[in-house]
Amino acid sequence: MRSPDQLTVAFRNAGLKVTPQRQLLFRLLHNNSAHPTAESLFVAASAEMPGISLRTVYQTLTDLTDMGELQSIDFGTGASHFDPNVAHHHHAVCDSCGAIHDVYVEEAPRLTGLDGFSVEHSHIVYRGTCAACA
Amino acid sequence: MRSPDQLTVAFRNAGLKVTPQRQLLFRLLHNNSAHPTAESLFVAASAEMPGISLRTVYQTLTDLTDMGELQSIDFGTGASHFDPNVAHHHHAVCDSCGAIHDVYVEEAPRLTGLDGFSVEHSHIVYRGTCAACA
DNA sequence: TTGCAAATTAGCAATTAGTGCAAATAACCT
DNA sequence: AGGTTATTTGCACTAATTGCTAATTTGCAA
Ligand SMILES: [Mn+2]
Ligand SMILES: [Mn+2]
Ligand SMILES: [Zn+2]
Ligand SMILES: [Zn+2]
Repeated sequence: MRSPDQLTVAFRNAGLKVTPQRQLLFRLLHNNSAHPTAESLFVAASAEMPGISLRTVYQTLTDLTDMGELQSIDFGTGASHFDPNVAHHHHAVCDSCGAIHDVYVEEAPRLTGLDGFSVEHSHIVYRGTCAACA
Repeated sequence: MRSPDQLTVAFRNAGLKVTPQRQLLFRLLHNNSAHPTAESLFVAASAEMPGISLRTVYQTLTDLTDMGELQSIDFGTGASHFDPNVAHHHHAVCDSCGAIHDVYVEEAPRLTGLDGFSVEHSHIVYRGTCAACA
């Protein structure tokens, strides 16, 4: 995801307006590697801007995702997680504390034995126990 | 997942009762490689046993999962998918028709660069277009 | 076989995550 | 500064799943 300043420009160029709510979320998401949920962002945003609505958080997350600034990932934990890192990468999820870490591997194994399936994308999820929990 | 007959024994051994509803689901799941959802199983079950309740389908799926006969997988499609193949394997999901295929790869890439994270399990999801849809 | 305790079913309420809608408000172009 | 258009917000609503419980069924035991 680009910086708050760059997003400000990008939003205006797209005919979207730049509100204090959106600027706050730009800041909360920029360089955020925690893979937050809408709810956790809502809590963080509410601390700085009491009264911001959860609906607005969802709306802005959808906008950013549609613009390709954010990716939404479902780890089967109930809620979707949002990731400002839109480069191709994988994830390690701690079964104990729920922490999600970015993982870079050279290449996912080639798909064999499924004749005719053309792979467009692959995502590896590692599960186990993180260093802090061990 | 074991055969309906073996499951019948296993359920009784576990102090669980074997009802017609459960036997039907044993049959519908045995050798089922479609990765069905609770809802799709409910539809299939209803065809053979009108009046069976969705609640019972969920309950039996939970029981089978708890017993390790089934695994529940979330592909981010809204509903959980159930897989009677509990061997370690991966999946290819068609973005066009939603079909889910089993995939066997020699080994997922070792996790490097995350010091101290001990991997217990890894799951690769390939997304793309299946042969039938191409 | 029959009886009975314990488990199951099924219906409905409740929950969680997220979306649809519309009135009030705010951004920003001129 | 004014007006058009987008945004915010609250609330109702959906989808998937779980909680609760009365009525029913299973399966051991007499
Ligand atoms: Mn990530
Ligand atoms: Mn499978
Ligand atoms: Zn941890
Ligand atoms: Zn397909």
